[in-house]
Amino acid sequence: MVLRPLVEAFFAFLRKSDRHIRSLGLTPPQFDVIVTLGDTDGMTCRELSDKTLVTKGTLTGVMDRLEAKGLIGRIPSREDRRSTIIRLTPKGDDLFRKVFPRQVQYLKPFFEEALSQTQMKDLQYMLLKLKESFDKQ
Amino acid sequence: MVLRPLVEAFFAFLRKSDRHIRSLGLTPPQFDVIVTLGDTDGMTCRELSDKTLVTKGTLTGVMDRLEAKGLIGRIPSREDRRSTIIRLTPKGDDLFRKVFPRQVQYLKPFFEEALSQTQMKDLQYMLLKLKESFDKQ
DNA sequence: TATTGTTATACTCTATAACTATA
DNA sequence: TATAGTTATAGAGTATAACAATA
Repeated sequence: MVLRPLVEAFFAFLRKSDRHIRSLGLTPPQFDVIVTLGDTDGMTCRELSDKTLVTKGTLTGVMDRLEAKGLIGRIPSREDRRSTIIRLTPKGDDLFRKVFPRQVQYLKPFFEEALSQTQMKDLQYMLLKLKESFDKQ
Repeated sequence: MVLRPLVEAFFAFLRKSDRHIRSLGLTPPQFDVIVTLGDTDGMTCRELSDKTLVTKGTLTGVMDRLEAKGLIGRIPSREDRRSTIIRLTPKGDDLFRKVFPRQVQYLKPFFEEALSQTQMKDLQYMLLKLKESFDKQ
């Protein structure tokens, strides 16, 4: 089994993706946070840190900057007074709805040039499996 | 066409990969430079910057740190006195031969858990196509 | 004039560890 | 004691733009 081309493909993707995210006015960790919060009712810093793999110390800074931009809000938890719930503001939600599709749109041509419709479907299925495997631990 | 799971799989990969690279004592851009220089006779800063998508100003700093670690060397070009050829030192080459396989080994179980041998082959083919598409421009 | 690589600046991310306030 | 989130620190990456040397 030769994984190298696989790893290289991921890296090639990553570079493209990274550049584009920055051109949208977000850093990669900021994009990560926005996308993770998108379509949820919010979550604690702990959960957000786990899902994004941004360590909690770093997360505070990232959130400070997103809050300063008016994209997220910090809401004290009622159940546990140590906890804070992080949510997208309406402005943050707008951005999420704009920025994620735009990222996808940007990457679309590369996929379309490389693969047929059927291959795309297969690829999607396999990557979904892969994502589950990565997320599991 | 739903690209979202695709993009998410790449991000999940990225997070895993990133963490592991750091645990090997390299930052992601440093790893990127080492891997790009691996199995070559060296290249100019310009080429290296193009291939890694690390901008030239940043590259100077990254190379300073790699040079301080004794992993790369800067050799003045004979053809163009403005240019510098960047090469892995023997120590850098050793690291390359250790670190890349280790990264691949680390990621292997995630792939094996998710996919069959046949699927892996298909995935490899498709990602190769995809990489070519990304690299093309 | 254009290009190569460096330098300068200001901002962001990073790991790590100490800290506070709750539990 | 343990956990949630913040703060502090030092090092690294980032974009951008100005710069010297060479073409």
